[in-house]
Amino acid sequence: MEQVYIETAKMLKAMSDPKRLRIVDMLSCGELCACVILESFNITQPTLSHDMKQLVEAGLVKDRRDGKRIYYSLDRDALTKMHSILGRMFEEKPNCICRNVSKSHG
Amino acid sequence: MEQVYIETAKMLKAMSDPKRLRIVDMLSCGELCACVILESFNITQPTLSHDMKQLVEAGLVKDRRDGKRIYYSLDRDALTKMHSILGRMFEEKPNCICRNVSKSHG
DNA sequence: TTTATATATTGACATATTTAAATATGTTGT
DNA sequence: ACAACATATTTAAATATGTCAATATATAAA
Repeated sequence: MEQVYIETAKMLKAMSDPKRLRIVDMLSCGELCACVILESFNITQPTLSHDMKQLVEAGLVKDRRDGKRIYYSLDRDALTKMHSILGRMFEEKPNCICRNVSKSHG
Repeated sequence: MEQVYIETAKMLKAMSDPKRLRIVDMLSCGELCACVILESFNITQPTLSHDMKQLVEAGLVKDRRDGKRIYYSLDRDALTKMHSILGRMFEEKPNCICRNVSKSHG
């Protein structure tokens, strides 16, 4: 499978949970510490930590420590890039390269 | 959880698999029957059927029967809408409504 | 160095997803 | 009605995900 599908799918998967998507939305106004994000959900601290790790590992969110706290912020470059790749995938095209390619999976 | 996160996450989840994402890309040039899509992957017919069902149920893809064959095509309205919702979620904002809202999950 | 606070990791469990084999359904042609 | 073909559904197994309780780690303050 072409790398672009794998990488994009990984990002989409990280956002494919309503609560993680909401976290991305929250971060769009600027960085937040884990403690503040945690307050806005009825989940335990380990659950949030796990969710944040997924967002970070997918490359959508950056983390930074300041004292005891970890601050999260969006990786806007990555998100912008992903958004435009997605747009090109939906976009009406006269011909798709992928159709002329041999079997992709396996 | 607000409905927009739930619905958008559902669409993202449908596309969060490399092969389903590639199918969306393939369909962006126009409709294709299941048989043609199947030929471009090394998966079994039931697996493709299951994948297509996910795309259809998420509202990203439409299906239509013509004789023995089922033709799939993108639901461009749904995709365009989802794309713009996503864009707004990443977008830099001075203030997030979601931050002023009480606990969301549970 | 002890204590308190913030976050991460581990272990366990329930649920969901992926996938294929077997089978069923719907459609066309004979 | 029967055979052939295209797609869908069912079943089952392997794997992944979501979640919490318990515990560990990192930092700051006393």
